[in-house]
Amino acid sequence: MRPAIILPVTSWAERTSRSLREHGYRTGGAREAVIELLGTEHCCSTAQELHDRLRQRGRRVGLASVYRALELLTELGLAKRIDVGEGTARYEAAHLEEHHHHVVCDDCGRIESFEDAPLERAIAAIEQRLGYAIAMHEVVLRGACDDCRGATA
Amino acid sequence: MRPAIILPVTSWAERTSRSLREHGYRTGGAREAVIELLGTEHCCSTAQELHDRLRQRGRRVGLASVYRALELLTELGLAKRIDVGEGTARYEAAHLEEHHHHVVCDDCGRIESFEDAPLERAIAAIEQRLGYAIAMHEVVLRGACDDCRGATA
DNA sequence: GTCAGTGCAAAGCTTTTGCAGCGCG
DNA sequence: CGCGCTGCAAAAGCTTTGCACTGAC
Repeated sequence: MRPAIILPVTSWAERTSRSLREHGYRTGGAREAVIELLGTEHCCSTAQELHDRLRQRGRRVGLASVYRALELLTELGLAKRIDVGEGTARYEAAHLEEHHHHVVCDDCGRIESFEDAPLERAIAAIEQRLGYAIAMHEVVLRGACDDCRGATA
Repeated sequence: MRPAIILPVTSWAERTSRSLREHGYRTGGAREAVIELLGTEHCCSTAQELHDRLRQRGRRVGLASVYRALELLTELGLAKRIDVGEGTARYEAAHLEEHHHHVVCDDCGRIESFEDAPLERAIAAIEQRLGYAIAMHEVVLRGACDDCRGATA
């Protein structure tokens, strides 16, 4: 029998929670609930969406606490703040294994993610060239998705 | 010897103004003042900044009119709305001859622009690949600029 | 003369801040 | 058993909307 492939045992939520504990932050409250939820999300969400989803699950959390948790996670690099041009910030877990960007449909507002190695290489080269110590980058494409392209006149 | 490059005789402001007239919009009011100012700006500005600059020049314009002008120009593709993650939208003229992106310093907030052909090629390739009719794209790099990198601990 | 365009004020959003109480460590 | 974290409410931005009036066509 073959030995099992060793997958990362810890999820993003577990790692994040542990990281906070190690930084001296307390656990057990609203922040933990936000982390747990964020770890299960498939795409970037707004603070309001996260708040609503937590309430639906019966977890009574203040919207301000959601914002405070997201601010902290973003500061520590554990989550990413994304701005796709709606005038509302979106947030998602900063997974170690994965790095992606977003496409937004201007008609229906749908947001999808994509990965692209050549794009990352081009950005890495720019970072070399500019006199900046680049900490992060964000690419947003906007247009009409397949569905809307067919449907629209 | 290379033939001289033919430069556009008309400025962005002139072209934009004419384009609006051709679309049946009236001229002469606050919108014209916004267009004229936007045509002279070197980097993307917020609605508030444009409003302040107009007032400084003695042009009494309502902030709402600045927003309305920017909304219209953006809709018609004559200006671009840019979101560098400050929570405030920025706008700039959509020049025909030039296409650039932005680097933001997280420390001092300075915003600079850069052009990069390989980056554009990578994005063009992605557009082919995804099932989207991409109308526009935006790249924002964030980090510490030369000055702040030296100054910060 | 009409009615698009405008300035002002008020409303609508998202996000931040103040504060008293609760509960983790 | 202190003080970090929380929920609520209020405040602080940015942006949009309502409305009466002005001026371009």
